[in-house]
Amino acid sequence: MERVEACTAGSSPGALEPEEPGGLPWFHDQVVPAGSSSSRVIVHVDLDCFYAQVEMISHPELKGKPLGVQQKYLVVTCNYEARELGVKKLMNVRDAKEKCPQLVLVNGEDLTRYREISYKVTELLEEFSPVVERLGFDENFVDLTEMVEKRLEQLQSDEPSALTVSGHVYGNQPINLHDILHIRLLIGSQIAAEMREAMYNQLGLTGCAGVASNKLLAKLVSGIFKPNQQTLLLPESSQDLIHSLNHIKEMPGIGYKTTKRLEALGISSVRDLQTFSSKILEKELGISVAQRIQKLSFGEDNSPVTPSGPPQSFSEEDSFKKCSSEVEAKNKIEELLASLLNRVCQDGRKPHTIRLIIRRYSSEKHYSRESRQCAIPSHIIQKLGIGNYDVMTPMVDVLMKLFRNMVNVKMPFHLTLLSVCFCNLKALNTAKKGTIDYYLTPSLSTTSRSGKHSFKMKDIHMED
DNA sequence: TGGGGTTAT
DNA sequence: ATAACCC
Repeated sequence: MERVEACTAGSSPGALEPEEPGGLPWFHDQVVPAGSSSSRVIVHVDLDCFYAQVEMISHPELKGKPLGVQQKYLVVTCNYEARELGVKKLMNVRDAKEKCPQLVLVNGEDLTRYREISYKVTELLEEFSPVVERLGFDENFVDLTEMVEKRLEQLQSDEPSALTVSGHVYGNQPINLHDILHIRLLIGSQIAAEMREAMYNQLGLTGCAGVASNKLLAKLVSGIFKPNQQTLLLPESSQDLIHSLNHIKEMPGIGYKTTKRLEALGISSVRDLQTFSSKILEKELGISVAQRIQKLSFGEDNSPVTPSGPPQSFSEEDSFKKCSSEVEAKNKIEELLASLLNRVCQDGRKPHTIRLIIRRYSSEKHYSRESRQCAIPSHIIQKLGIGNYDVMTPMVDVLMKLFRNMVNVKMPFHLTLLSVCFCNLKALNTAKKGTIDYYLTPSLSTTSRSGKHSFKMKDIHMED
Protein backbone atom coordinates (compact mmCIF):
# COMPACT_ATOMS: atom_id res chain seq x y z
CA MET A 1 0.00 0.00 0.00
CA GLU A 2 1.22 3.47 -0.82
CA ARG A 3 2.22 5.60 2.06
CA VAL A 4 0.32 8.75 2.79
CA GLU A 5 2.03 11.25 0.58
CA ALA A 6 3.83 14.10 2.25
CA CYS A 7 5.32 17.35 1.12
CA THR A 8 6.79 20.18 3.10
CA ALA A 9 5.22 23.55 3.56
CA GLY A 10 5.98 25.95 0.79
CA SER A 11 7.21 28.68 3.08
CA SER A 12 10.74 29.44 4.31
CA PRO A 13 12.34 26.37 5.88
CA GLY A 14 12.58 26.20 9.62
CA ALA A 15 10.33 29.19 9.80
CA LEU A 16 9.34 29.01 13.40
CA GLU A 17 10.93 32.30 14.30
CA PRO A 18 10.18 34.76 15.75
CA GLU A 19 10.05 33.13 19.13
CA GLU A 20 8.54 34.57 22.22
CA PRO A 21 10.89 35.34 25.12
CA GLY A 22 9.43 32.41 27.00
CA GLY A 23 10.45 30.03 24.22
CA LEU A 24 6.93 29.52 22.95
CA PRO A 25 6.19 29.76 19.25
CA TRP A 26 4.80 33.08 18.12
CA PHE A 27 1.33 31.73 17.52
CA HIS A 28 0.67 30.68 21.09
CA ASP A 29 -0.91 34.00 21.90
CA GLN A 30 -2.73 34.39 18.60
CA VAL A 31 -6.35 34.85 19.33
CA VAL A 32 -8.88 32.84 17.46
CA PRO A 33 -11.92 35.05 16.87
CA ALA A 34 -14.29 34.55 19.76
CA GLY A 35 -17.23 32.40 18.86
CA SER A 36 -14.72 30.66 16.60
CA SER A 37 -17.28 29.49 14.08
CA SER A 38 -15.31 31.46 11.53
CA SER A 39 -12.14 29.44 11.96
CA ARG A 40 -13.02 25.81 12.25
CA VAL A 41 -10.95 22.91 10.97
CA ILE A 42 -13.15 20.31 9.30
CA VAL A 43 -12.19 17.08 7.60
CA HIS A 44 -14.33 15.17 5.14
CA VAL A 45 -13.38 11.50 4.86
CA ASP A 46 -14.62 9.65 1.78
CA LEU A 47 -13.95 5.94 1.30
CA ASP A 48 -12.89 4.78 -2.15
CA CYS A 49 -15.65 2.79 -3.92
CA PHE A 50 -16.79 1.50 -0.58
CA TYR A 51 -19.00 -1.48 -1.49
CA ALA A 52 -16.36 -2.78 -3.90
CA GLN A 53 -13.69 -2.46 -1.21
CA VAL A 54 -15.81 -4.42 1.24
CA GLU A 55 -16.36 -7.15 -1.34
CA MET A 56 -12.64 -7.38 -2.05
CA ILE A 57 -11.97 -7.78 1.67
CA SER A 58 -14.61 -10.53 1.89
CA HIS A 59 -13.37 -12.21 -1.29
CA PRO A 60 -9.61 -11.58 -1.62
CA GLU A 61 -9.49 -13.67 -4.79
CA LEU A 62 -11.35 -10.81 -6.52
CA LYS A 63 -8.54 -8.35 -5.88
CA GLY A 64 -6.90 -7.15 -9.05
CA LYS A 65 -9.91 -8.04 -11.19
CA PRO A 66 -12.42 -5.51 -12.48
CA LEU A 67 -15.24 -5.77 -9.96
CA GLY A 68 -18.74 -4.32 -9.95
CA VAL A 69 -21.36 -4.40 -7.23
CA GLN A 70 -24.78 -5.13 -8.60
CA GLN A 71 -28.21 -4.21 -7.27
CA LYS A 72 -31.02 -5.38 -9.52
CA TYR A 73 -29.95 -4.45 -13.06
CA LEU A 74 -27.53 -1.72 -12.01
CA VAL A 75 -23.81 -1.67 -11.26
CA VAL A 76 -24.04 0.70 -8.30
CA THR A 77 -20.31 0.97 -7.81
CA CYS A 78 -17.10 -0.66 -9.02
CA ASN A 79 -13.40 -0.75 -8.26
CA TYR A 80 -10.77 1.27 -10.08
CA GLU A 81 -9.78 -1.63 -12.33
CA ALA A 82 -13.33 -1.62 -13.68
CA ARG A 83 -13.40 2.16 -13.98
CA GLU A 84 -10.28 2.10 -16.13
CA LEU A 85 -12.14 -0.24 -18.46
CA GLY A 86 -15.03 2.20 -18.80
CA VAL A 87 -17.48 1.07 -16.14
CA LYS A 88 -19.24 3.93 -14.40
CA LYS A 89 -21.26 4.16 -11.21
CA LEU A 90 -24.98 3.42 -11.64
CA MET A 91 -24.36 1.95 -15.08
CA ASN A 92 -26.80 -0.57 -16.51
CA VAL A 93 -25.46 -4.14 -16.15
CA ARG A 94 -25.83 -4.74 -19.87
CA ASP A 95 -23.92 -1.61 -20.81
CA ALA A 96 -21.24 -2.47 -18.27
CA LYS A 97 -20.81 -6.01 -19.58
CA GLU A 98 -20.67 -4.68 -23.10
CA LYS A 99 -17.98 -2.16 -22.19
CA CYS A 100 -16.12 -4.67 -20.07
CA PRO A 101 -16.85 -8.35 -20.74
CA GLN A 102 -14.35 -9.51 -18.07
CA LEU A 103 -16.25 -7.55 -15.40
CA VAL A 104 -16.91 -9.64 -12.30
CA LEU A 105 -20.22 -8.84 -10.63
CA VAL A 106 -21.22 -9.50 -7.05
CA ASN A 107 -24.68 -8.88 -5.68
CA GLY A 108 -24.82 -6.00 -3.25
CA GLU A 109 -28.51 -5.86 -2.42
CA ASP A 110 -27.92 -7.01 1.15
CA LEU A 111 -26.32 -4.05 2.88
CA THR A 112 -25.59 -5.79 6.18
CA ARG A 113 -21.81 -6.06 5.83
CA TYR A 114 -21.52 -2.60 4.30
CA ARG A 115 -23.50 -1.16 7.16
CA GLU A 116 -21.39 -2.92 9.78
CA ILE A 117 -18.10 -1.78 8.32
CA SER A 118 -19.48 1.69 7.73
CA TYR A 119 -20.15 2.06 11.44
CA LYS A 120 -16.70 0.68 12.28
CA VAL A 121 -15.23 3.54 10.25
CA THR A 122 -17.37 6.09 12.07
CA GLU A 123 -16.38 4.61 15.43
CA LEU A 124 -12.72 4.74 14.50
CA LEU A 125 -13.05 8.41 13.59
CA GLU A 126 -14.93 9.10 16.81
CA GLU A 127 -11.78 8.04 18.68
CA PHE A 128 -10.04 11.07 17.23
CA SER A 129 -12.88 13.43 18.05
CA PRO A 130 -16.42 12.57 19.12
CA VAL A 131 -17.93 15.08 16.71
CA VAL A 132 -18.46 12.85 13.67
CA GLU A 133 -21.30 13.24 11.18
CA ARG A 134 -22.11 10.45 8.77
CA LEU A 135 -23.22 11.14 5.21
CA GLY A 136 -24.40 7.93 3.67
CA PHE A 137 -22.39 4.79 4.40
CA ASP A 138 -19.07 5.94 3.02
CA GLU A 139 -18.56 9.55 4.08
CA ASN A 140 -17.93 11.22 7.40
CA PHE A 141 -17.27 14.78 8.56
CA VAL A 142 -15.18 15.37 11.64
CA ASP A 143 -14.78 18.71 13.40
CA LEU A 144 -11.09 18.87 14.27
CA THR A 145 -11.10 22.38 15.71
CA GLU A 146 -10.62 21.36 19.34
CA MET A 147 -8.08 18.68 18.55
CA VAL A 148 -6.05 21.13 16.52
CA GLU A 149 -6.12 23.62 19.38
CA LYS A 150 -4.73 21.01 21.75
CA ARG A 151 -1.94 20.11 19.37
CA LEU A 152 -1.07 23.77 18.91
CA GLU A 153 -0.67 24.21 22.65
CA GLN A 154 1.67 21.26 22.81
CA LEU A 155 3.73 22.26 19.81
CA GLN A 156 7.36 22.86 20.74
CA SER A 157 9.30 25.57 19.02
CA ASP A 158 12.33 23.31 18.54
CA GLU A 159 10.59 20.92 16.19
CA PRO A 160 10.41 22.73 12.87
CA SER A 161 9.70 19.48 11.07
CA ALA A 162 6.46 19.24 12.99
CA LEU A 163 4.97 21.90 10.75
CA THR A 164 4.78 19.88 7.58
CA VAL A 165 1.58 19.51 5.63
CA SER A 166 0.35 16.03 4.90
CA GLY A 167 -0.90 15.37 1.40
CA HIS A 168 -1.71 17.82 -1.36
CA VAL A 169 -2.47 21.50 -1.06
CA TYR A 170 -5.21 22.70 -3.40
CA GLY A 171 -3.80 24.77 -6.23
CA ASN A 172 -0.30 24.22 -4.83
CA GLN A 173 -0.83 27.34 -2.77
CA PRO A 174 2.21 28.00 -0.55
CA ILE A 175 1.66 27.69 3.16
CA ASN A 176 2.43 30.75 5.22
CA LEU A 177 3.78 29.55 8.56
CA HIS A 178 3.14 33.00 9.98
CA ASP A 179 -0.57 32.69 9.32
CA ILE A 180 -2.33 31.02 12.21
CA LEU A 181 -5.16 29.82 9.96
CA HIS A 182 -2.67 28.07 7.71
CA ILE A 183 -0.99 26.44 10.70
CA ARG A 184 -4.28 25.18 12.09
CA LEU A 185 -5.35 23.68 8.78
CA LEU A 186 -1.91 22.14 8.32
CA ILE A 187 -2.28 20.35 11.63
CA GLY A 188 -5.71 19.25 10.44
CA SER A 189 -4.03 17.67 7.43
CA GLN A 190 -1.73 15.73 9.74
CA ILE A 191 -4.68 14.43 11.72
CA ALA A 192 -6.45 13.50 8.48
CA ALA A 193 -3.40 11.46 7.47
CA GLU A 194 -3.46 9.69 10.82
CA MET A 195 -7.13 8.91 10.33
CA ARG A 196 -6.50 7.39 6.92
CA GLU A 197 -3.58 5.40 8.29
CA ALA A 198 -5.76 4.06 11.10
CA MET A 199 -8.53 3.14 8.65
CA TYR A 200 -6.06 1.19 6.58
CA ASN A 201 -4.21 -0.48 9.44
CA GLN A 202 -7.26 -1.40 11.48
CA LEU A 203 -9.91 -1.98 8.82
CA GLY A 204 -7.98 -2.41 5.58
CA LEU A 205 -9.86 0.47 3.94
CA THR A 206 -8.52 3.28 1.79
CA GLY A 207 -10.12 6.64 1.24
CA CYS A 208 -9.72 10.30 0.51
CA ALA A 209 -9.82 13.23 2.86
CA GLY A 210 -10.36 16.94 2.45
CA VAL A 211 -9.41 19.49 5.08
CA ALA A 212 -10.92 22.97 5.04
CA SER A 213 -12.66 25.53 7.21
CA ASN A 214 -16.22 24.27 6.68
CA LYS A 215 -18.13 21.18 5.55
CA LEU A 216 -18.90 22.40 2.04
CA LEU A 217 -15.28 23.19 1.24
CA ALA A 218 -13.95 20.08 2.97
CA LYS A 219 -16.29 17.93 0.92
CA LEU A 220 -15.47 19.65 -2.34
CA VAL A 221 -11.73 19.49 -1.79
CA SER A 222 -11.68 15.86 -0.69
CA GLY A 223 -12.50 14.80 -4.23
CA ILE A 224 -9.67 16.68 -5.92
CA PHE A 225 -7.04 13.89 -5.79
CA LYS A 226 -8.91 10.67 -6.16
CA PRO A 227 -8.18 7.39 -4.98
CA ASN A 228 -6.55 7.22 -1.57
CA GLN A 229 -5.16 10.76 -1.33
CA GLN A 230 -5.92 13.86 0.65
CA THR A 231 -6.08 17.57 -0.06
CA LEU A 232 -5.88 20.67 2.10
CA LEU A 233 -7.70 23.85 1.13
CA LEU A 234 -6.26 27.17 2.31
CA PRO A 235 -8.70 30.07 2.64
CA GLU A 236 -7.12 32.08 -0.19
CA SER A 237 -7.97 29.28 -2.64
CA SER A 238 -11.59 28.78 -1.75
CA GLN A 239 -12.90 30.95 -4.61
CA ASP A 240 -10.79 28.99 -7.09
CA LEU A 241 -12.27 25.77 -5.74
CA ILE A 242 -15.91 26.76 -5.97
CA HIS A 243 -15.44 28.30 -9.40
CA SER A 244 -13.87 25.04 -10.57
CA LEU A 245 -17.39 23.61 -10.47
CA ASN A 246 -18.84 23.54 -13.96
CA HIS A 247 -22.45 23.77 -12.89
CA ILE A 248 -24.48 24.58 -9.77
CA LYS A 249 -25.78 21.01 -9.73
CA GLU A 250 -22.31 19.98 -8.53
CA MET A 251 -22.74 22.05 -5.38
CA PRO A 252 -23.59 19.80 -2.42
CA GLY A 253 -26.91 21.04 -1.04
CA ILE A 254 -28.30 22.01 -4.44
CA GLY A 255 -30.23 18.99 -5.60
CA TYR A 256 -32.28 18.00 -8.59
CA LYS A 257 -35.33 20.18 -7.88
CA THR A 258 -33.46 23.32 -6.94
CA THR A 259 -31.20 22.97 -9.96
CA LYS A 260 -34.23 22.88 -12.25
CA ARG A 261 -35.73 25.95 -10.62
CA LEU A 262 -32.43 27.82 -10.79
CA GLU A 263 -31.98 26.93 -14.43
CA ALA A 264 -35.44 28.33 -15.11
CA LEU A 265 -34.12 31.61 -13.69
CA GLY A 266 -31.15 31.52 -16.02
CA ILE A 267 -28.74 30.48 -13.29
CA SER A 268 -26.32 27.74 -14.27
CA SER A 269 -22.85 28.63 -13.02
CA VAL A 270 -21.69 29.29 -9.50
CA ARG A 271 -20.99 32.88 -10.46
CA ASP A 272 -24.53 33.23 -11.84
CA LEU A 273 -25.81 32.27 -8.42
CA GLN A 274 -23.37 34.57 -6.60
CA THR A 275 -24.46 37.61 -8.59
CA PHE A 276 -28.19 36.89 -8.85
CA SER A 277 -30.56 39.24 -7.00
CA SER A 278 -31.05 37.98 -3.45
CA LYS A 279 -34.53 39.47 -3.32
CA ILE A 280 -35.74 37.66 -6.40
CA LEU A 281 -34.10 34.43 -5.31
CA GLU A 282 -35.90 34.66 -1.97
CA LYS A 283 -39.23 35.19 -3.73
CA GLU A 284 -38.64 32.17 -5.95
CA LEU A 285 -37.21 29.64 -3.51
CA GLY A 286 -38.24 30.93 -0.12
CA ILE A 287 -35.96 32.83 2.19
CA SER A 288 -34.45 29.78 3.83
CA VAL A 289 -33.29 27.91 0.72
CA ALA A 290 -32.36 31.12 -1.09
CA GLN A 291 -30.10 32.43 1.64
CA ARG A 292 -28.52 29.06 2.28
CA ILE A 293 -27.64 28.24 -1.30
CA GLN A 294 -26.47 31.72 -2.12
CA LYS A 295 -24.04 31.49 0.79
CA LEU A 296 -22.95 28.12 -0.52
CA SER A 297 -22.15 29.75 -3.86
CA PHE A 298 -19.58 31.90 -2.06
CA GLY A 299 -18.12 28.87 -0.32
CA GLU A 300 -19.75 29.88 2.97
CA ASP A 301 -21.31 27.19 5.09
CA ASN A 302 -21.84 27.68 8.78
CA SER A 303 -23.67 24.41 9.32
CA PRO A 304 -22.16 22.53 12.24
CA VAL A 305 -20.79 19.02 12.16
CA THR A 306 -23.69 17.31 13.91
CA PRO A 307 -22.74 14.07 15.64
CA SER A 308 -24.83 11.35 14.04
CA GLY A 309 -24.87 8.94 16.95
CA PRO A 310 -26.93 5.80 16.52
CA PRO A 311 -29.34 5.69 13.56
CA GLN A 312 -32.72 7.43 13.78
CA SER A 313 -34.40 4.75 11.71
CA PHE A 314 -33.97 1.29 10.27
CA SER A 315 -35.49 0.37 6.97
CA GLU A 316 -35.41 -2.42 4.43
CA GLU A 317 -36.71 -2.09 0.93
CA ASP A 318 -37.08 -4.19 -2.17
CA SER A 319 -37.87 -3.06 -5.67
CA PHE A 320 -39.27 -5.22 -8.41
CA LYS A 321 -40.94 -5.12 -11.78
CA LYS A 322 -44.42 -5.87 -10.53
CA CYS A 323 -46.40 -6.69 -7.45
CA SER A 324 -50.13 -6.75 -8.02
CA SER A 325 -51.72 -8.97 -5.39
CA GLU A 326 -52.18 -8.68 -1.67
CA VAL A 327 -50.69 -12.13 -1.03
CA GLU A 328 -47.60 -11.23 -3.01
CA ALA A 329 -47.26 -8.00 -1.06
CA LYS A 330 -47.69 -9.78 2.23
CA ASN A 331 -44.90 -12.23 1.42
CA LYS A 332 -42.52 -9.45 0.54
CA ILE A 333 -43.45 -7.48 3.61
CA GLU A 334 -42.78 -10.52 5.78
CA GLU A 335 -39.29 -10.82 4.34
CA LEU A 336 -38.52 -7.18 4.95
CA LEU A 337 -39.91 -7.36 8.45
CA ALA A 338 -37.91 -10.46 9.38
CA SER A 339 -34.64 -8.73 8.48
CA LEU A 340 -35.67 -5.58 10.30
CA LEU A 341 -36.54 -7.46 13.47
CA ASN A 342 -33.06 -8.96 13.54
CA ARG A 343 -31.50 -5.54 13.15
CA VAL A 344 -33.66 -3.94 15.80
CA CYS A 345 -32.86 -6.82 18.13
CA GLN A 346 -29.13 -6.19 17.66
CA ASP A 347 -29.50 -2.48 18.25
CA GLY A 348 -31.09 -2.83 21.64
CA ARG A 349 -33.33 0.21 21.36
CA LYS A 350 -37.00 -0.18 20.58
CA PRO A 351 -38.89 1.43 17.71
CA HIS A 352 -42.20 3.03 18.64
CA THR A 353 -43.37 3.77 15.11
CA ILE A 354 -43.62 1.62 12.04
CA ARG A 355 -44.05 2.80 8.48
CA LEU A 356 -44.90 1.14 5.20
CA ILE A 357 -43.76 2.75 1.97
CA ILE A 358 -44.84 1.91 -1.55
CA ARG A 359 -44.04 3.07 -5.02
CA ARG A 360 -46.77 2.70 -7.60
CA TYR A 361 -46.01 1.96 -11.18
CA SER A 362 -46.35 4.97 -13.38
CA SER A 363 -45.19 5.16 -16.95
CA GLU A 364 -42.37 7.65 -17.38
CA LYS A 365 -43.35 9.93 -14.52
CA HIS A 366 -40.69 10.71 -11.95
CA TYR A 367 -40.87 8.47 -8.96
CA SER A 368 -42.95 9.34 -5.97
CA ARG A 369 -43.52 7.28 -2.88
CA GLU A 370 -46.44 7.06 -0.54
CA SER A 371 -46.35 6.01 3.07
CA ARG A 372 -48.53 5.28 6.06
CA GLN A 373 -47.29 5.01 9.60
CA CYS A 374 -48.68 4.22 13.00
CA ALA A 375 -47.57 3.73 16.56
CA ILE A 376 -46.45 0.21 17.33
CA PRO A 377 -48.86 -1.24 19.93
CA SER A 378 -47.08 -1.29 23.28
CA HIS A 379 -47.67 -4.97 23.87
CA ILE A 380 -45.67 -5.68 20.73
CA ILE A 381 -42.89 -3.29 21.69
CA GLN A 382 -42.41 -5.11 24.97
CA LYS A 383 -41.78 -8.42 23.24
CA LEU A 384 -39.29 -6.90 20.82
CA GLY A 385 -36.01 -7.65 22.52
CA ILE A 386 -36.24 -11.43 22.48
CA GLY A 387 -37.91 -14.00 20.28
CA ASN A 388 -39.04 -12.40 17.05
CA TYR A 389 -41.61 -15.05 16.16
CA ASP A 390 -44.03 -13.75 18.78
CA VAL A 391 -43.98 -10.34 17.18
CA MET A 392 -43.88 -11.37 13.54
CA THR A 393 -47.60 -12.15 13.19
CA PRO A 394 -49.06 -9.12 14.97
CA MET A 395 -46.61 -6.84 13.20
CA VAL A 396 -47.54 -8.21 9.80
CA ASP A 397 -51.17 -7.60 10.72
CA VAL A 398 -50.39 -3.98 11.51
CA LEU A 399 -48.44 -3.59 8.27
CA MET A 400 -51.21 -5.12 6.18
CA LYS A 401 -53.67 -2.65 7.66
CA LEU A 402 -51.36 0.14 6.62
CA PHE A 403 -51.14 -1.50 3.21
CA ARG A 404 -54.91 -1.63 2.74
CA ASN A 405 -55.11 1.96 3.93
CA MET A 406 -52.94 2.99 0.98
CA VAL A 407 -53.90 0.44 -1.65
CA ASN A 408 -57.45 -0.39 -2.58
CA VAL A 409 -57.03 -4.14 -2.94
CA LYS A 410 -60.41 -4.48 -4.61
CA MET A 411 -59.04 -2.54 -7.52
CA PRO A 412 -56.15 -3.56 -9.76
CA PHE A 413 -52.79 -2.18 -8.62
CA HIS A 414 -49.19 -2.32 -9.74
CA LEU A 415 -46.41 -1.66 -7.23
CA THR A 416 -42.70 -1.48 -7.96
CA LEU A 417 -41.34 -1.07 -4.45
CA LEU A 418 -42.14 -2.02 -0.88
CA SER A 419 -40.28 -0.75 2.14
CA VAL A 420 -40.73 -1.12 5.88
CA CYS A 421 -39.23 1.38 8.28
CA PHE A 422 -38.85 1.34 12.06
CA CYS A 423 -38.38 4.77 13.54
CA ASN A 424 -38.96 6.79 16.69
CA LEU A 425 -36.39 4.64 18.45
CA LYS A 426 -36.25 4.88 22.21
CA ALA A 427 -33.73 3.60 24.69
CA LEU A 428 -34.71 0.62 26.77
CA ASN A 429 -36.82 1.11 29.85
CA THR A 430 -34.39 2.28 32.47
CA ALA A 431 -37.12 4.49 33.85
CA LYS A 432 -37.46 4.41 37.61
CA LYS A 433 -40.45 5.31 39.68
CA GLY A 434 -40.50 8.98 40.58
CA THR A 435 -38.34 10.14 37.68
CA ILE A 436 -39.44 12.16 34.69
CA ASP A 437 -38.79 9.12 32.51
CA TYR A 438 -41.24 7.10 34.57
CA TYR A 439 -44.12 9.44 33.92
CA LEU A 440 -43.21 9.88 30.27
CA THR A 441 -43.01 6.17 29.63
CA PRO A 442 -46.50 5.07 28.59
CA SER A 443 -46.02 1.44 29.53
CA LEU A 444 -45.07 2.30 33.12
CA SER A 445 -47.40 5.05 34.15
CA THR A 446 -51.04 4.11 33.73
CA THR A 447 -52.62 7.07 35.48
CA SER A 448 -53.63 10.29 33.75
CA ARG A 449 -51.78 9.62 30.58
CA SER A 450 -54.43 9.79 27.93
CA GLY A 451 -54.25 13.56 27.90
CA LYS A 452 -50.49 13.84 28.14
CA HIS A 453 -49.94 11.48 25.29
CA SER A 454 -52.68 12.63 23.01
CA PHE A 455 -50.00 13.63 20.50
CA LYS A 456 -49.89 9.98 19.56
CA MET A 457 -53.32 10.48 18.06
CA LYS A 458 -51.58 12.19 15.18
CA ASP A 459 -50.66 8.72 14.04
CA ILE A 460 -53.50 7.24 12.08
CA HIS A 461 -56.00 5.00 13.71
CA MET A 462 -57.30 2.04 11.83
CA GLU A 463 -60.85 1.20 12.50
CA ASP A 464 -61.30 -2.13 10.80
C1' DT B 1 -31.51 4.14 -11.09
C1' DG B 2 -30.56 0.84 -5.82
C1' DG B 3 -31.04 0.48 -1.06
C1' DG B 4 -30.41 2.99 1.98
C1' DG B 5 -30.27 7.51 5.14
C1' DT B 6 -31.37 12.80 7.08
C1' DT B 7 -33.97 17.21 8.07
C1' DA B 8 -37.65 20.61 7.09
C1' DT B 9 -42.36 21.75 6.25
C1' DA C 1 -47.23 12.56 5.03
C1' DT C 2 -44.53 14.50 1.88
C1' DA C 3 -40.68 16.79 -0.12
C1' DA C 4 -36.24 18.00 -0.37
C1' DC C 5 -31.48 16.74 0.31
C1' DC C 6 -27.26 13.22 0.72
C1' DC C 7 -24.65 8.79 -0.59
